[in-house]
Amino acid sequence: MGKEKNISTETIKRLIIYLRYLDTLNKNGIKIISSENITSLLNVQPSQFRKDLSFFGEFGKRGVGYNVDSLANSIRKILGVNREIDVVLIGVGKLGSALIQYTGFKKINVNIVSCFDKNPDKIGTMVENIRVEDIKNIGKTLKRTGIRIAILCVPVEEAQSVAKYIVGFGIKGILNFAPATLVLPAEVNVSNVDMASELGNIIYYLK
Amino acid sequence: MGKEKNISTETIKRLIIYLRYLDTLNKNGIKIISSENITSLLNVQPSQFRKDLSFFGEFGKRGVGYNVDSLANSIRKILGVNREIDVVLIGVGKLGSALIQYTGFKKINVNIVSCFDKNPDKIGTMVENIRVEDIKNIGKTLKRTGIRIAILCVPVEEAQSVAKYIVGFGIKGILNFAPATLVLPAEVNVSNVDMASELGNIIYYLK
DNA sequence: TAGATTGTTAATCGATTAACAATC
DNA sequence: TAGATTGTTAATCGATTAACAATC
Repeated sequence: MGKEKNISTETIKRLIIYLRYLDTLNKNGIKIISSENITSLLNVQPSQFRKDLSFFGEFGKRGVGYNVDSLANSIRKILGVNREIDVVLIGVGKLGSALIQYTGFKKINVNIVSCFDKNPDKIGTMVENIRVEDIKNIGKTLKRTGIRIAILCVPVEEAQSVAKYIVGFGIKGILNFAPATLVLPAEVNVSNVDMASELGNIIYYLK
Repeated sequence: MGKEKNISTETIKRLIIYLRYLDTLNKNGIKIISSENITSLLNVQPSQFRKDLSFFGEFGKRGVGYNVDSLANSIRKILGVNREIDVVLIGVGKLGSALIQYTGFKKINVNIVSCFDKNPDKIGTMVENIRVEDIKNIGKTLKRTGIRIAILCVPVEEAQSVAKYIVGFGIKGILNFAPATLVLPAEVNVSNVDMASELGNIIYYLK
């Protein structure tokens, strides 16, 4: 896996949604599920579900359905979250601190193992179980650990410069919480979590 | 405005991105901008920009471009953020507390004016300038204020039941931070901020 | 007027959905 | 075998992009 071409981000996002639901089903002792049943509460068409999976192989049994446990494991492998993944976090403000303890990342096997800030008052303090380090030392950490993913929670004015800085040290994927469009080399993967934009959507459609 | 049909959420999200950039241009004293220049740093095609605006009217001058200040105001009106909008927040954990002080909401004229929790230890405490209230009293607040938008930051196990509960008191739009697909009446607008899913995307495409 | 840039139409592209043969 | 449900193809739908006439 990992060689598939032209898979849309929509498909990948849905895979994560399927995975979460499969994990819930698993906990509830459900062994087999059909595309119709798994999608009925997820705002997804059964054919969409089958199509999404079809990009990666065959996972069901005709006339029967899908084995909940083994499909979950297959999706984990497809996404690359079947093993633990270490990431760093930059910008230990209130939002950054909240994310360090956010359990949703751990549920997909992602661990925030280091965090960085430029504020001397914060450097050296502890957040959850990790020590806030000086952003100036991030290069060393990235080199030593090989980490290539960063969660960026710095103020919007600094987002572009910090992003450029960490990409210089080998970061290849950024989860960006700053409401800014980062300008970076094409090979760097950026996902924007734009909370105000989502709220703006709600406001617009409410009228 | 507000009567346009079939405007995609993609268009609305881009409008917010345009608006932010226009505000920055405005601060920098730039008066006029072309579709080519405004989109050059935003990963958007100039024709996409013009198309997005065309759903709502004509805002530019041929051969010249767009007046930065007046286009910003037009977009604010289109989105409905030209006036202050009050919302409530439910679930005052670390993430909820961080969102109460998040400046990105204020920048689009959205104010979190009340917050609620079910934990007796939290009820009565202050977060930024607002008092944590008992979720049982949310009906009164919503009735008194007419607020119809809620930011939902409760644990994933409770998201569905709390969402249903507040919809019963007139909530029509929910910004949902819980990694769960809420099942609600069709007229309720839900936007999901799914941080783990965005991170999952980065992990997938990194391979 | 000549040059520039909009607003809009038409073409393209890609994603979703429906339909059904394959097969458990 | 008959019934059920997958995997996949083809049809539909919608969003993006290119092109250009309109016009400042």
